[in-house]
Amino acid sequence: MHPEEEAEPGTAGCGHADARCYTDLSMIRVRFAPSPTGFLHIGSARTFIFNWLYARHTGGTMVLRIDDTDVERNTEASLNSIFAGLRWLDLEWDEEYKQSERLALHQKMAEAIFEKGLAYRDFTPAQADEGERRGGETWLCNPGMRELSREESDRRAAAGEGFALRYRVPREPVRQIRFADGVYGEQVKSTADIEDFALLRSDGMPTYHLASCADDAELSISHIIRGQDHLTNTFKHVLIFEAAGATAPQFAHLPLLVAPDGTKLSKRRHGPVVSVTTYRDAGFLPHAFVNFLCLLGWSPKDDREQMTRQELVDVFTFDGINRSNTTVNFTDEDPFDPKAVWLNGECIRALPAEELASQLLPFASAAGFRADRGKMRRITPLIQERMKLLRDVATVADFFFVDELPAYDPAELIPQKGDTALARAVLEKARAVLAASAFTHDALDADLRRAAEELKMKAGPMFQPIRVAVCGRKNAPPLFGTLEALGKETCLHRIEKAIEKLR
RNA sequence: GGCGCUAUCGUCUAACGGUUAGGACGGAGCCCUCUCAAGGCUUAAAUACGGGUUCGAUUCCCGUUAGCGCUACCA
Repeated sequence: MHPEEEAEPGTAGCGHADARCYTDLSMIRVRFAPSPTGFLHIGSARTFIFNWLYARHTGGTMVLRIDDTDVERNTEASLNSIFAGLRWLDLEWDEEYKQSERLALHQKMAEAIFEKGLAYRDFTPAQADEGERRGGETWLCNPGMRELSREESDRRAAAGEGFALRYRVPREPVRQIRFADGVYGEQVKSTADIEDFALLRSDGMPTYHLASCADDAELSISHIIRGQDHLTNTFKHVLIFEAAGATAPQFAHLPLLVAPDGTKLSKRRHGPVVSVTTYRDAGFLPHAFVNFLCLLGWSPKDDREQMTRQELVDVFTFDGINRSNTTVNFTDEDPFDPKAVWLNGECIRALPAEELASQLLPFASAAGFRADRGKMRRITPLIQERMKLLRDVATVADFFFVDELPAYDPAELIPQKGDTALARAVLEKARAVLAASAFTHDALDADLRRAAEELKMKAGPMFQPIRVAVCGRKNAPPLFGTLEALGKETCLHRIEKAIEKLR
């Protein structure tokens, strides 16, 4: 996972001082920093993908950092789910870190900021500040704490009183904090509107803001690409970088993914459709999924929609990213965005049959079919263009695997403008013809068409009873290939059964 | 409440002052055809509203409205 030890870039320099190093493409370092508090969310997956694309586009480095400073909410299951999801996407990262292993660094930065007088101890009990904040004006800080003298503060700390460490947001005089966002452009906010946020919790653990900035600085992250929900947090981060004497990275915020009801996608409200593993388990191909996510909030600006991984890497830039939220289009009946499904169908059709067959195997056994490689290989060409998700194998190929066809309406056997007698005549003729056929696709084609002529019938009405007899339904893959794949014995048996049904 | 961001067909988007407002998915229709698919062709469908600026606004500015985000000792 970390192939390039020597990648330790620019030694001391890059994260600090020298802005020019950011224009050196080889120095570009981006990170994806999920917190293991839930399943891998499709919005997170998209953020990961955009980071990855930018890294690969620029020849930079992709860092994966697990932001696990929230001890209360972290779970092992979540961590596993995130890794499973990321591995499934099949987009490799270059370096990997765990924030919980870097606590000393965070403490050190907090300490340094405190020593500079840019942060202060807040002894207000954690729970006490619920009610007051709601009311009228913007809450900026807890009363009294910001003004505490260093002596008083040290005394209370030494006495063992608990405290959180807060950033002392400069407000005398008020300052305008600004940064240039790669997507949203110039951003400005007055410190009069930024509250004194926490750096350290009373248990000594760093908050997200601190840990994230400390690590971004230390890992020489050059570009932070993340969800737009962090856009306003970024002012705080700029402040932290400033206090720590580090140059802030470049920022690029991504428009949020929202549900059809307009709210941010969430597991609680919208269920499993927000989880990457749901797509995997339904039989999306990783690349189709990646391709789909790329089209949400980003465009190559030409009319291309289906793109290979390499094309995506080549064409990806920040100015293709738009600024408004994008809706993932799903419903209760249909949990997947139609465009994602369509793209997946396209990818399935583009797959070599051999490859598709092996992808299909696990889905076939999940459906309860006893499928071996050889059989699947024979069936695949017949169903390939009839499926959109890999799991469709269960509904589209069932009759290839069952011993006995499930019950079907005998009326289905009767062709349009025909009757029972005609259906029976067709099936009896088919029985005779098939019994004598060489049973290859081409032989079956010739034999059955000749049979139709002999019955003075057109192919359509002739083939329908046979198809239904053999597949148990009217809609199925092309007849000759299907018969061939099924084999003579099974076909004759099923036709026999169908004739019985017509008695 | 405060602060911020956003606003083009149902959905994803293109058009960085001048287009019959383009493409894709989905829908409808036709063709192909042994059914279903796939494929091909055709079609319906959008600039939130009100003011400016300009010879000319989807595009720039202001306001309204709506949506979203942040406002935690969550991330």
